[in-house]
Amino acid sequence: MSELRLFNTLRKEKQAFTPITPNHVGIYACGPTVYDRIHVGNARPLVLFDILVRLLRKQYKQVTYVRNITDVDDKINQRSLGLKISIDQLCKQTISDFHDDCIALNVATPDVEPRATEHIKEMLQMIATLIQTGHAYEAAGHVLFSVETMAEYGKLSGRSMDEMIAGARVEVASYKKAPADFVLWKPSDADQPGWDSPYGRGRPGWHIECSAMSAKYLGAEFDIHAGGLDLIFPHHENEIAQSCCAHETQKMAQYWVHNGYVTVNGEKMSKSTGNFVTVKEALSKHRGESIRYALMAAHYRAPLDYSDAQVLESKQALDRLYRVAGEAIATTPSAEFIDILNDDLNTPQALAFLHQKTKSVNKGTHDAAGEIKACAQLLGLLSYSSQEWFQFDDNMQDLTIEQIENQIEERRIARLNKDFSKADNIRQLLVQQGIELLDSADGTSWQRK
RNA sequence: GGCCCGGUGGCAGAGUGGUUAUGCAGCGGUUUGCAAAACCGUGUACAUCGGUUCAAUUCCGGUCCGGGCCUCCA
Repeated sequence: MSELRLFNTLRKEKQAFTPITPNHVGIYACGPTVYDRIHVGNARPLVLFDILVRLLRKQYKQVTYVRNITDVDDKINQRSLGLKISIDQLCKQTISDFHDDCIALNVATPDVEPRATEHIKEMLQMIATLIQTGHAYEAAGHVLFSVETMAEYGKLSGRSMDEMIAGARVEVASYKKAPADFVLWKPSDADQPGWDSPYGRGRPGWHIECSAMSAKYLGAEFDIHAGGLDLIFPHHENEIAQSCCAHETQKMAQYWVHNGYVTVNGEKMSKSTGNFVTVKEALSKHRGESIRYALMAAHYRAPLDYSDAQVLESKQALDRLYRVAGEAIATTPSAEFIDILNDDLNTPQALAFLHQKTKSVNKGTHDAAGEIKACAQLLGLLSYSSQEWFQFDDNMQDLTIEQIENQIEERRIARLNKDFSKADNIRQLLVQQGIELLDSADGTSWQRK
C-alpha cells in the first residue's frame, strides 16, 4: 500500500504525508458561519474532508478532526436584525439545520466542533501575546495585526506585499499603520455582541478564532489545515501570520489542503451573488447519497458544476453499485482502492474502480461485492441496503407496500394463466404510480422509479 | 491593473511521452411473454499555433477562450 500524498498549497505540489506525531494526525477544517443554511458549495469541503478523515482513520491509529463553528460575525448580527430574532436563537437554529444537512449527506461528526464564542478567552490571550511581542497594535479601539512584522506574509497565497497594495480594492482605514494590516479585535456598540477586554468591550476579528481554537485542540503546529480555495486569502494567510507570530513557530499547519469551487453554469456558487442552491433544496429533489456522490465525482481541486442532471446521473451510477453490492456484507477496502485515494484523494478514479469491479461481478469473473461495499463505504456511499435504497421514498405514499404486493400477486396469477394483457395492465398501472416491477426467475420484486 | 487556474469524445470526468479510463446517453446484438437488469460489439476525444522528441493529448513557448483571487465567501 502506498503512502498518502496531498497537494500542499504551501508548496504548490503533491507531497508525501508524514504526521508530526507518528500515528496521530491532527486536522482542522474551517466550518460554517452560522447565519443561514449552507449551500451545495459549502457542502463540498464537508464531504471531501470527511472522506479524507475516513481515509486517515484507516491508516493512522488516532486522528483528531476539528471543525469549527463561527458564531460571532457581522453577517450573523445583520441577519438576526433582519429576522427580528436573537443572535442566540439564530445560531441555535442554524447549527441545528447544519447538523441535519450533515447527517443527510452522511458527513461524520468531527471529534471537536468548537464554537468561537466559547473561545474568546483564548483569542484574547493570543492577542495579548501578539501585542507584547510587537506583532499587533492598538488603534482607535481596534487591535490590528502588523503585517510588516511577519517576514513570510503572503507565502501561502503566493503574493507579495507590493502586489497586494498595488491591487488593493479595499478602502484603507485611517488608523491602520499599513494597508494590509487586519483586525484582531474590534469595538462593539451597545447593541452588538461584545466581550470585555483590555481594549474595551468588543468582538474578535474573523481570523483569530481559527488560530486560537486550532492551537487549543491540535497544538501550535499541526498536520493538516483544510478549507475552500476562497479561504486562502486572506483568511488562511492571516491565520498563519497570527499563529506563527504568537507561537514563534515556522509553520502553523504542515499541509494546507484546499478544495475547488462548486459552480452553477460555470460560475462560482456564492451566497452574496445569489447564485446558489441550498443543501436543503437539493435534498428536496435528491437523495443525500446521490448529492454526496455528485460532490466527489470530480477531483477535489477541480471546479465542479452543480446541476440536477448531474445528481440524477450520480443516482444512476449508485443504482448500478447497489444492484451488485447493496446486500453484500462489507469486507475490507482493497489496497488498490486505498492507493487510488492516497494519491491526493482521487475520488473520480476511486469511483471508476468501483464500476470496474461492478462489471467484473456482473460478468461473474470475481466475487467482489463485499469489497465494493467496503470501498464505497470508505467514501461514505452504499450506506443503505438495496431494499432501503430502491424502495424508500420520502414524499410518498399513495400506495402501501401491502397494496403493491397484492398487485404483484394478482399479476403472478394472471401470468400463470397466460393472461399477459392483464399482467401488462397491472405493470402499467403501477408504473403510473412510480412503481416499477422487476421480473426474475425467483419471482417479481419492485422498486420506486 | 496585478496574480492564479483550467480548456479531453454528445454530456460528465480521470489519466498518460508510444497500449481500453469510468459513468450517462446513442447505435447494433444476446437475453427476455412484457418491462428492466446484465453482457457483447460500436466512438479515429484530447482548444489553437509553433518548438523539443524516433514519438506529444501528455513537456516547453505564443495565441484564443473560460473561470477565479486581490473585499465577505467553502
